[in-house]
Amino acid sequence: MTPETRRGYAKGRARRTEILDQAMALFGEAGYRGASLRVIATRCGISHPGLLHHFPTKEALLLAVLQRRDDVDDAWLAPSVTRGVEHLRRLTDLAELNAQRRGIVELFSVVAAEATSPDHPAHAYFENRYRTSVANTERAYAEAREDGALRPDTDPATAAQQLIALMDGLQIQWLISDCATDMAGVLRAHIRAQLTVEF
Amino acid sequence: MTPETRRGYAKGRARRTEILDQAMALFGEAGYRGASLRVIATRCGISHPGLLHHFPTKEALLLAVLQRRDDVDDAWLAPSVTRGVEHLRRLTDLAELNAQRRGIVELFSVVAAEATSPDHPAHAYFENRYRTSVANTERAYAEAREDGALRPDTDPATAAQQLIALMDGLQIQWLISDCATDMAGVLRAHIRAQLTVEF
DNA sequence: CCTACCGATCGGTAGG
DNA sequence: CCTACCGATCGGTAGG
Repeated sequence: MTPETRRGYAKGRARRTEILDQAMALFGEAGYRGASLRVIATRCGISHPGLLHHFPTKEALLLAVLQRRDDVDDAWLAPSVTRGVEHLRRLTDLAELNAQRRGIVELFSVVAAEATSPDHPAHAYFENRYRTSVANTERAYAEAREDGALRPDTDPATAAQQLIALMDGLQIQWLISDCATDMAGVLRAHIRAQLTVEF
Repeated sequence: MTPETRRGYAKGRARRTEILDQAMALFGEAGYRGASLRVIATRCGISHPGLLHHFPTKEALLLAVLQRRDDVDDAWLAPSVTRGVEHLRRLTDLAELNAQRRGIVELFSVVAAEATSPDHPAHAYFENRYRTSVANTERAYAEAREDGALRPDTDPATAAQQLIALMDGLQIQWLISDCATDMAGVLRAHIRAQLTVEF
């Protein structure tokens, strides 16, 4: 048996990864409701019952796509190892990185808006995601204050809501303007006005 | 013929208005792709071909819904009669008003995200809407600068992108958090940090 | 992983 | 404004 014809786990894992990549792209282009399992499956070169062999329902596929992105981004942000201004810097770096990944930006912008409906399958996911994002950011601002890096009139809780909202709103403008918005630059200007240190 | 049984233009106009109201609500709840003409028609007490008598296609209905909201909001913002800091105040007042109109906030948040796809029927509409919103806001900041109300390190073009992005991002957080976000308060805090005058 | 199928629903049209 | 219908497409299942 040559490596090329080898079957089993390795092949199954590769197929799963391909499905997740194609699903991420189509959920971003068309939203969860607008995307169809048949189109995703066709892009992977399989039938749609074939896709359902790997992910039992459309909802399970969406949650798997979101979860995979979270694993990657959580590793990048690593809230346990960065603190204060350093954490804010990571957020602007993430915006810069996202400007190279239109598919991911589309996915989160479109599905987050859909998921504001309480009966959307990803509603609980995004509720939790926003709560933890704002909380982590508030902690970073509070640490910046401890380090004497924050202007005294900047409130950490308000600043955290502002920064997360700004990132989301800039993504919409960036997508609508066909990538003509400098997301990271606008974010840095906002944060610079809140700090007493170089940024 | 009593007024109650009167037919004609007045009745047609009332029916159109009812359709636009129900369409706005459902487009906001489910998005454009997720909303169906049958559900909208049923909520108006008519059949879906009956609805298509008033609006020839689903796309025409969406554009009519968006256009009606623009007429109302443009009258409120009236860029020709407010300038500088006064215009920024109007924007925060609009956020306060929107906190009483969940349907409208849902409509614009959900459909704007959908419309980032170039083939979405409202893509051109939102492209134009963002361009003019940012341009009007930039003008307001520039006027504030002329009036000596702007901190010297605040750039009008960047500040305009920030403010529009902030409004959009806060609407998503407000919807996801079930109206627990103080949109107007967070906006005012942001603007206050950019001005040299009371706000 | 496939073919073949299910019931449901879609936007839009025919004809009145 | 209605009933009745069109072809297309949906998520999911049966059975292999």
